[in-house]
Amino acid sequence: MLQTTTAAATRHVPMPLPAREADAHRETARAIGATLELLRAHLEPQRRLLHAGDPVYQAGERFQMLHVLNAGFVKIVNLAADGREQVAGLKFRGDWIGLDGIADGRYTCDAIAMDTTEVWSFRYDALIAACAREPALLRVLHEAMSREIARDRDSMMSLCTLPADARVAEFLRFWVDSLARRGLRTDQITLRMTRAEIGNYLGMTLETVSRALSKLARENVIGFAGSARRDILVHDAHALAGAAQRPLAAAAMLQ
Amino acid sequence: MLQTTTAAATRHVPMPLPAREADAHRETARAIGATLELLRAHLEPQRRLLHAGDPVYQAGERFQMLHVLNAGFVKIVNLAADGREQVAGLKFRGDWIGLDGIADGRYTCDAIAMDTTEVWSFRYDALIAACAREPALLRVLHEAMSREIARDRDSMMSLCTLPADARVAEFLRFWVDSLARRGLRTDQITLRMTRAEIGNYLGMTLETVSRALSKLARENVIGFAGSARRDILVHDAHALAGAAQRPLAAAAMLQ
DNA sequence: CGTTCGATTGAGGAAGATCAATTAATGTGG
DNA sequence: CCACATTAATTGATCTTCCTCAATCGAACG
Repeated sequence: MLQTTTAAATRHVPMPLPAREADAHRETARAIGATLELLRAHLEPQRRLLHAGDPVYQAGERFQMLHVLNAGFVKIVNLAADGREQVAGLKFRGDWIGLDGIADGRYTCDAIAMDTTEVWSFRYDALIAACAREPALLRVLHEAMSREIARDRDSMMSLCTLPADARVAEFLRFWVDSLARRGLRTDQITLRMTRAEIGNYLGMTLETVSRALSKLARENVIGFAGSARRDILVHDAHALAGAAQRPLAAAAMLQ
Repeated sequence: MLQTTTAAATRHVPMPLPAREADAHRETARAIGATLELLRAHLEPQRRLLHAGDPVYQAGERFQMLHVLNAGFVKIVNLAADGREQVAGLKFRGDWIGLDGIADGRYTCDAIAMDTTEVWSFRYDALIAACAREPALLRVLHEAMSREIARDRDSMMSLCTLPADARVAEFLRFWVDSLARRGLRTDQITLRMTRAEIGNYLGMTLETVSRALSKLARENVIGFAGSARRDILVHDAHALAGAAQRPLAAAAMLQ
């Protein structure tokens, strides 16, 4: 089997109290602001305003630019040669997009705005040149790439080890957390994806997403605002995190 | 089901010419050699020889070094706070590991040798300093990170859109392709993972992996060498790719 | 030479997919 | 402003895939 004990023990930090959590959120917001400021100071970002459905870039397009979101939401859509496609990531303010294009000089996925969105774009070569003058720029770029790698692994783990209900809860938790870190309101969130898109992202059908959301609402973890059921009331973010891990807790009970 | 027809159909899909494919493989092998040479020329890699089961690094450990495989095989094992763990990646000669640690100054996963393995390790700060003197170094680093991001997305897509049998075929195809690109033999490969580990990596149980392999053997796409069924004979790598996409072809037929 | 571990295979069950019907919301053209 | 078409979401019924549980077998190892 896989050896679990040592690393799990050493890795984990003392309990994150709510205050701690709020600190972490403030710190993230500060870091995002600082990064954007740094970029603005050393490069001339080309600013673009996009509307829901507009592509930032598309798969196959020649890679020249990297992009950072200054506002809005973007989905990353991966497509296979045979036509399968999947929402492979969600991006928020401060996130970098287009990093996948560096390797082969072409973007390997679509990046689509999910709402009114402002992106700052830089030529990759100009960025590298600027990094030579300002090492802090290189640090933030590497941090962004590193974070994306770590994040993708966590997504894979959710897909592989959590049952459908928990994946939906985890998805909401991630969305809420992403908003909180950017200082946006989280008591009521607007999902900018259809049930079908959420299902595609989470590896399940739209019916399963719908049932999972209904169940969370029945358990009063979330609620629906308005009759268009895209606006979701998050009564208790911690309950969401709990719902995401409930099946694990249940499994542990049986030991 | 309708195997015989679809299998035959997928087999004669107009493949990128074998010659093309061989070119791509040679190019990859050349690039890996060049990267290792570049690293050796500009840094003093600390070489380490590891044996199966030895960690290159572990989750939670302080990040200081990046590592490149010069020989052998490494698995990346991600672990969640609640104890879930998953094989999240497989690494071969020329691959970089530890990139996930840059963001927060700590590794977020374990990297474990799956066989006798030689890793070259560099201090991250020394590497960055060297990049300033030699831009080609920065290029290969960025390319490695970019490739990993793109690759992880493809893995996610396999997990989400392919049924179990196809995921196993795709896993073997990936392994064979990785070996081919490094100039290693691919007619017979030794899986360095138990069925349980493969299943963990692919998001299924060990029994499902076993059944999928048996089925591929029954269809003569693969064979078993020796009675310890870890050595696998790959009769036709293209047939493997076909098996990975068969379910899609079948679905398209029904339209 | 027994013990343990990994792999295979079968039988039964459960999670989630598929199919289908209904409702609500949104948009369109008259 | 209203009939009408279209799209999204919900919910139920059924079916399939894959998981769970269990038995067996071979190989490796002390």
